[in-house]
Amino acid sequence: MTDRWALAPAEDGGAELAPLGPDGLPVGPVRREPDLAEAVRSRPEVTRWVWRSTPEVYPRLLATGVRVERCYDIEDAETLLLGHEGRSGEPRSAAAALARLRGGPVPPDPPLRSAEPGAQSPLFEPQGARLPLADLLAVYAEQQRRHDRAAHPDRMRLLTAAESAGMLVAAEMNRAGLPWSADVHREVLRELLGERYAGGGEPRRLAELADEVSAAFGRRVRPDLPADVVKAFAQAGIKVKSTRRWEIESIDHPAVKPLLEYKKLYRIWVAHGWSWLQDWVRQGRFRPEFLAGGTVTGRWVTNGGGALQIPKVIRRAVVSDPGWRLVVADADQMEPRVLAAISRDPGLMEVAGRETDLYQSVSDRAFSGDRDQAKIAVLGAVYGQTSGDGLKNLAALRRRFPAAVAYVDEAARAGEEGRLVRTWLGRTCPPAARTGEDAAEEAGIPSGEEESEDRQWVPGYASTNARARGRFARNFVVQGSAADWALLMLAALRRSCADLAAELVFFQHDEVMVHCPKEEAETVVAAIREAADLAGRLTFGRTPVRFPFTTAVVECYADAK
DNA sequence: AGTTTCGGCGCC
DNA sequence: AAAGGGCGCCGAAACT
Repeated sequence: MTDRWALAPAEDGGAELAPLGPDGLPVGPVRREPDLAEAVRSRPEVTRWVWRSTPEVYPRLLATGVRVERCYDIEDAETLLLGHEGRSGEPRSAAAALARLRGGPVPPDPPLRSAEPGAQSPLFEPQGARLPLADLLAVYAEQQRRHDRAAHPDRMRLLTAAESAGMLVAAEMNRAGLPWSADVHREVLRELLGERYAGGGEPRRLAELADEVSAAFGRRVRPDLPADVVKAFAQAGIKVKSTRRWEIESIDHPAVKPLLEYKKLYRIWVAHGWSWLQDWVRQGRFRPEFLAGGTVTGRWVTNGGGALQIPKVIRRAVVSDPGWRLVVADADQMEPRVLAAISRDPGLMEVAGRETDLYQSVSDRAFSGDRDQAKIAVLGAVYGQTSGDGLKNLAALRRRFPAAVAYVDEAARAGEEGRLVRTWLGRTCPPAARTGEDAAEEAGIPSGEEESEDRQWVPGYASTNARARGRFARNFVVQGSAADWALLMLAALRRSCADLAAELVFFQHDEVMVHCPKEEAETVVAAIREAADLAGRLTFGRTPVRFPFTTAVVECYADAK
């Protein structure tokens, strides 16, 4: 008996299937069955399904109530393998992979679709061309060999498996939806924005604030038009380059207060207002389209609905079903803990081995107890801050945690020089395409960029490209390795929930939400803790680093913080 | 008239 | 005090 099978859906709703051996090669003939979902349902002993595309297959299985334990997504693996091999620009469809294998013309990838509001299932549609199972098997076998040639084959195998698991989670979340009370949402909108006026214009509160802004300037000003606001400030004798919050808020002018309030509420109105509710909430569920591995760093994205940017005030509308609860879990200081694990810095690992506030521990060691300074320094190191207090504090950080800072510094250097940069599991940051300016610099033609540490940051100045790539790479190793860990955490949590009525309903980088009967809540809380520990061991091996979560069992998302 | 980019801001 | 990383979304502005 074998636990791994390959599967390819056919045009007519049927499927081709083949059992695979431990080496990934078929150990039996390809068989043809008339019903895709039934073919899977009737083989509960299969623990991993190998298929071209999870978005192509899995929603159709879920629609008939069939879940699978694990899968291997060939096109997702192709993307990760190409990236790892430094070939991220090449087409990643299975058809393209086959063409490379057989030496034919390589078809370009089809363009990505964007989501339609309120789209009915299936939320995903097939993106690439189908392949006969025999061809898929050839691509799969070659991918197995490519894993063997990776820098760390075992980690690369873990990465493709983890991201395939993530795609299962995403598909299941897309099907479940996030419990959402339209009534509460409307209440919140009314409290914040006031009544709506007929005709779709601004609601009352926004109209009032716009009037206050105009009164303060002594002429009609539309606060939603940056150009208008800049002009109005200029006429009042105040020069501003933009209307960004941080630039406006320090200005002493009566228009500032209503203007900032307007911008805050305007944002709610346009991005999460009544039309959003109309578009995205159906039958008590918000159904965004989660996409695992949608970014180069491995973070997820959502397609439509802005699910990863739900404003805090709107979270009041996320309410569990009667008799159910939301278990909301937030990883504590994930980035510095990940930095400790990937850099193996002894001091930082020691600090990250505690479950207590990491920034406080860092500040006790390097910043004489000033937690804010410690946090700024750590985040500055991770994000590549180039000036200000973060840079000053970086020196203190470097003295106490030299290996950690050296790790991100080396990533930044590699990024600047156009070398490949990888996460712990082997997800790879593509080297940026060289610009003409890069070539000019290499040829010795000065581009105006000084190497001094205290040089001015010039927004939009093209010769900062190399520096920008350095910052990207610096952040990539931390953010991306965190994404590696998060995928394994989700996979483990998903397996625990499989035995319960509990459903994963939301995931946002370092935060996960489970909707479950209230009797299961404590079981889920424990499962999250175990999943975090297991993910830490699987991802980073034996380190003292812990990954604690702050967990809340609530009926309303807004009560979790 | 339709499509792309920009400015600003929400989340992490 | 200064303005670092990743995203998505919206309307307006800037284009074809």
